[in-house]
Amino acid sequence: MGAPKQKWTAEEEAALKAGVRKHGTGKWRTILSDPEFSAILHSRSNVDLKDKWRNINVTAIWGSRQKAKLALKKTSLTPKLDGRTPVIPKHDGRTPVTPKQDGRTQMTPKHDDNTIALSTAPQNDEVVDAKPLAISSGTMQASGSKEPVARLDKLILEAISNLKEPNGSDRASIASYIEDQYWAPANLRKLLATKLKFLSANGTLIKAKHKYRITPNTPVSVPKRSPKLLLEGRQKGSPKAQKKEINILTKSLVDADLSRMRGMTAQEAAAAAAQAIAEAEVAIAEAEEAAREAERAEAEAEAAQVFAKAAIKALKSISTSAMSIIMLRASCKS
DNA sequence: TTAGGGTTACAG
DNA sequence: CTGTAACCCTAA
Repeated sequence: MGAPKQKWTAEEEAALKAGVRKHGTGKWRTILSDPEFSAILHSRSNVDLKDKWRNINVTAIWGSRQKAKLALKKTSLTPKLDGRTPVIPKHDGRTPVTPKQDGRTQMTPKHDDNTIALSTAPQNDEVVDAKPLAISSGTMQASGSKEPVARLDKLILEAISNLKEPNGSDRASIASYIEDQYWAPANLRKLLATKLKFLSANGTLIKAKHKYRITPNTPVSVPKRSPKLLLEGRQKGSPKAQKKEINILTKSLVDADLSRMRGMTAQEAAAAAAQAIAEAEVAIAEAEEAAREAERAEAEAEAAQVFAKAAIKALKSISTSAMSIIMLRASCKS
């Protein structure tokens, strides 16, 4: 009874995330052997790492949208069908996923048949229906300037990096920086919150209290960017320009998530999709609004309109298929 | 050694 | 009492 419960500290958690990011999931012993992490994780075993990683992922996934769905599922299970097995709405057998982005040659060869299981899902969605995205790639010139759209991730890293606050920067500071340096969407705050959450879960950022720091091991390729051409290089006065920029941003989100899902196993895709829900939710709202605007203006905004609708469709596909995967796995358990 | 199910301690 | 996080056990 010498050890009641040794709760994980932010440093340990960050080290674990960083370790996973470096070595990949399931290399607990390797991570533990890494001198960089062994310093912080000396009191943790490989099993501890595994368990903690599982907890992190579970909470991360169930944190965004799952709660509502869980409630829904509970309700829908209540009905008069008693012939069923007493299904306990507990955690599903979610597998910790690797957010690895480095071109790892030995991608897990276990080709999951979850893809098949997915097609048997109540919904008729599949991960494969991501093709409408091809449209978006071509429609991109609608904005006139084919700027390599900056990811919000980069902006966040840049903000934190340039703010140079020893204790890290909080959301307000980051938002202020971005708003100051670039023209930001009206709902930057929402996007920012989502991104910060994601980056924290990713291990890219360390969240201590209300401040965010860049994980020491993360190679910051940030400050090499030029001035204000990122989110948009146009005047903010024109509503048309705004609309276009929103489209660009949306596209970047879609592209990023899809390209991420493409090379993934079904399990990884499921987790990524779960994460995508949060972003998609925001992006859908934006795209829908953009579409409405475009319809109202209906002048030369045809291209933008078309793209916005395509983006909506694609995003909805993502979130719906993500839902399918999650709900399927959640209900098919036991 | 790891993945995953199960159990216990703690917080709400 | 319920949900969550740390911990434990075991098959592969």
